[in-house]
Amino acid sequence: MRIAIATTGAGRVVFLDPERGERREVPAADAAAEIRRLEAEHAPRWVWRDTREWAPRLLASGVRVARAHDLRLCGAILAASTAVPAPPAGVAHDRPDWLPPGPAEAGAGVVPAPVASVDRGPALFDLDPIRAAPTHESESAEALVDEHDRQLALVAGSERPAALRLLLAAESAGALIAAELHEAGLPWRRVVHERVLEAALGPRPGVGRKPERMEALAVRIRAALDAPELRVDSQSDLLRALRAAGIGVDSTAKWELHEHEHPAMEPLLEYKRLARLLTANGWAWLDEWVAGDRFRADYVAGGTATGRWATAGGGALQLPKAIRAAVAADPGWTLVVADAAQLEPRVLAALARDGAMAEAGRGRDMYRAIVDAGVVATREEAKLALLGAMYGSTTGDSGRLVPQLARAYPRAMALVDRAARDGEAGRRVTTLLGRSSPLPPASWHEIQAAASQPDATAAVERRARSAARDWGRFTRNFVVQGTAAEWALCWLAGVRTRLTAIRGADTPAAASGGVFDRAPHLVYFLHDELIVHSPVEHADAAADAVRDAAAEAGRLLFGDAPVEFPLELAVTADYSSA
DNA sequence: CGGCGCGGCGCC
DNA sequence: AAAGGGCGCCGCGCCG
Repeated sequence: MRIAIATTGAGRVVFLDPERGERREVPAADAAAEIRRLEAEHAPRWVWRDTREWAPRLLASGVRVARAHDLRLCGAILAASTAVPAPPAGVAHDRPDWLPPGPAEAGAGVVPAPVASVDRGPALFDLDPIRAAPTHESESAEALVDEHDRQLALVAGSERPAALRLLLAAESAGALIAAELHEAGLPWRRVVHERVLEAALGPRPGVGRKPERMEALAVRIRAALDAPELRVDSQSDLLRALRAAGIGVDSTAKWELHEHEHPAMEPLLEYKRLARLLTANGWAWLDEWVAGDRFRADYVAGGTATGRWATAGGGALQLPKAIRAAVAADPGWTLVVADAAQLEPRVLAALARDGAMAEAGRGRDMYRAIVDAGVVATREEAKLALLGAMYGSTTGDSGRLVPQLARAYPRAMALVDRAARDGEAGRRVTTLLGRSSPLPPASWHEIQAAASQPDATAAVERRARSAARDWGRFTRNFVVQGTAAEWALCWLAGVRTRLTAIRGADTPAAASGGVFDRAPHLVYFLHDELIVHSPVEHADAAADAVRDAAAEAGRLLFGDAPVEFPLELAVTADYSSA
């Protein structure tokens, strides 16, 4: 059963059940209650234009829904997918104008993202002034149903309907989960974070001042470089000062600084480490992003070309290991921290149906198994070789090891090589479930065209080959990273579904309150890793849910293919000890 | 003054 | 020795 919902210009919300021919309008202020009622009664798939317009306010009103179809995200997938080569007769291939572009479709803006409704507004469905004057079709529940039908027809007429159906369901579930992660927040102990900062940087400085540890290091750096006026934060000043001191560096990158013996190096590297901590996750970050012992990130589901998520502030996907001790469970609660070990190489083995590589992926440590199979000499080499194969390394240690890997695992290598060749030729490549890569930009095609002219200079040809290879490395990685993202989305969605079944009436309330106050729930997702915040007495059940969902994700994507996706899983009070 | 590209670096 | 995918964010420095 499906129900489409849309807001009208008159501050009302329309509910349309096209199969039963039921159409209902309620005042916006009553919408959450109506959705709660229909959810309890029918558990429909909610069809809406954009999950970001609905889920945050529903959650704030204490309402969760199980399933949705996000027309914006699904429309973006279908628009690009090579599995949808030609729509069936009578079905339009193009999305309607009113449907906003997907988050990863840079520059495709037809309709700007609905900024006003993305804002975490008041808990109830107040009449939103920005949306009070809607454009015709975009606010019509009938138009949503038509668009949903169009998308379903594209799926049904595609080369891989089952795969696309799974992908669209997973993508839509991801959008719901992104909103729920924000609502729940990641448990964050401000005092722990402050302890980390003070241990590294010294006491919090006044506004406009540097932490004293950094000031002291800057004094030492200036002395060592004999540059009393040096502003250490200025990359260009620093590079000049280093060269004036006779240090032959071409950049101020730390890997390059590591190459040189000089009294300035130790304080300089330490300064850079502290500067990074201060600017990325210092006191200002705490003030901006942590409130009520919760870090509320803005996740962008489907935010990257490969289907991985992005974030739009707070840097939730780059939490440095140094501050993860601040991620700690509430009293009476615990964290279930799980990550899929070596996900991408396992996905590659399954995707390519490479029996030998799948065999190496049977155990917990795939890299070790590759060494044991005699392919390379050390675990570190196995890792470098695999990364090199997936990323397209041609030089250095990694590139040197790739041929050995190719001999042992020809099918896996052939899959990524094929993806690279497709990209170099300007073709799309496609993941297991049907997400396709974008086409290269017009400038890329122009370079290729220029190089194919009879009078093309060697420089132009070189530039074109380089651009082609760059795009080939992107598409080479796309199939693996994108399919791994699909596995992770299925895992995440499976965890969510299972967790909603776990709850206990006498569970202590978490500090967050609201819809998650007594049940284990997801609080973090990072590509191949997730965290569940769980009442202690439900931790075992939550851990089982996480494991079961991983096994199910493997079956959903790869059926009975002989590949395993083992988890590293810890039930722990804080993230740093996972 | 704000916008933007870039170097640098954190995460996967 | 410093390569090779996907991101976001910061400060700097340049530009209009």
